[in-house]
Amino acid sequence: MTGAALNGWEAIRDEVMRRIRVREWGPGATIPGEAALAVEFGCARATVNRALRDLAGAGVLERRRKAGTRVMLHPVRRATLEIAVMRQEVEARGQRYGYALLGDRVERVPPAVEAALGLLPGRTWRHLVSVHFADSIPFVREDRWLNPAILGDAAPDFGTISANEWLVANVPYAAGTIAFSAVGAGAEEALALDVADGTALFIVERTTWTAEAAITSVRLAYGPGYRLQTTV
Amino acid sequence: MTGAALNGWEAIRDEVMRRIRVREWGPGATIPGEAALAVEFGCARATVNRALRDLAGAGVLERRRKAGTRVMLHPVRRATLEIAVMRQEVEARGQRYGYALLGDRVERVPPAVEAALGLLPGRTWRHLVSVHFADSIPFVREDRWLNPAILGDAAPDFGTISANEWLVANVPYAAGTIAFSAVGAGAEEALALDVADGTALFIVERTTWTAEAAITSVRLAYGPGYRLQTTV
DNA sequence: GAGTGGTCTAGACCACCTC
DNA sequence: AGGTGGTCTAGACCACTCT
Repeated sequence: MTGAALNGWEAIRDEVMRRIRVREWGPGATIPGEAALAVEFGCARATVNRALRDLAGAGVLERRRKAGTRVMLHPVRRATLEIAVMRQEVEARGQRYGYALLGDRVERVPPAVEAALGLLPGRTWRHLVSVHFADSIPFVREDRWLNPAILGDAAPDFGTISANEWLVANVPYAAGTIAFSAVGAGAEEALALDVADGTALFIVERTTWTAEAAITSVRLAYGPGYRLQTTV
Repeated sequence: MTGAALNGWEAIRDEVMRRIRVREWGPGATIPGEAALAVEFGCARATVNRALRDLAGAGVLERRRKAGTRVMLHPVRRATLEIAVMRQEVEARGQRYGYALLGDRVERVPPAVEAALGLLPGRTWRHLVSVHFADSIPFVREDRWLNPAILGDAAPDFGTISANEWLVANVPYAAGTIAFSAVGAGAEEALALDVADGTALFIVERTTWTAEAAITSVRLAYGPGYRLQTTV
């Protein structure tokens, strides 16, 4: 109808997006198949596929074989967070990074951590407590449980290098879960971060596994004023 | 060398991932070009491209024309958060959703919100304050500033439908920023959520624009115990 | 069973960037 | 200037799932 062929899969993605926005294809509607769109846009089906797959990944479209491609009823926003190493996070803010180890003992894993890691009861793991500084100000208190098995023969000095960095360098690309919440500072956290008891802290809890075994569970308590920001 | 051709781009992605994990290709190293890998894996270059592009999107590889493909020095973790409509979030927890409008006035936009939205000083916007309930328990207090221009002729009754849902249905697919933090409950928040002053609250601040204009800025204060969870 | 998206191929051209 | 990834094509087969 309209005429000119679109150039490149991004142009096709934008055109599809436009039609959704102006309700030419309303929420829940099934849009034409890839073959039909390829004809209309004057391109190969693979190019249409690339564009639609991108929009599906963004949560705008829902695609199912045989059923076709539909506009999502409730457009789900997907925000991507980039989780960097603590040192990078501090230095990216233009501040000097510092690190101190507060505790390093082999202890029985508490039930709450056992549950998060899916461990059998009664294991003893390495328990590390440390503080990360930004310009000499406490930035994060880190409370980590570490599977001693993954250390193997290596004997890193966690007084010098943070477990965070050692893990990234030696056990990279592991999978896991991550959770964000807010809690009032407990006694230990208040002490480590130099704030009053009950101060609202931003909490990040991460648990990671390799295919074979649980690796670590860590609770990061960020000092007051911390914001985790991204674009949608 | 090894022999058997790999089947499918996911198998290739996994094989590349394996070589990175076992340090066959260490951090910062340049891996063979697409053409070479296509020969080795016994597939078309496009298939290798698909696999490598996926890993680049995951933050494992870095790709530049002419320079080639390199293993990222610091593997950046990318976590994807799905931001749903409040009603869905509550109902997904198996609880009954409720909503109450506490305030609805046209007021001068405060400086902090002006800054977040990039507005010129002195505008008057719609200011909506509401509470979302889960099983009759206050779940979130919502404090929203809304550009009156985008309402147009529409006159939604924000006493019945939350601004959240109205916006998703009528001004979908806008871009914006999102930030997470933790603060102690102020007087208004404590009252709305039925908690003590200073209770640690999980805060989500979102600001959204269309290509043409700023739409809305909202601050969501979640009640105690809220966790935002995802996988990496 | 049939129609849809998912993927692969072999070849080609191009944009970009490093050398 | 040349090599690399980025993309497109035309065709094909496959996997899934709705009817």
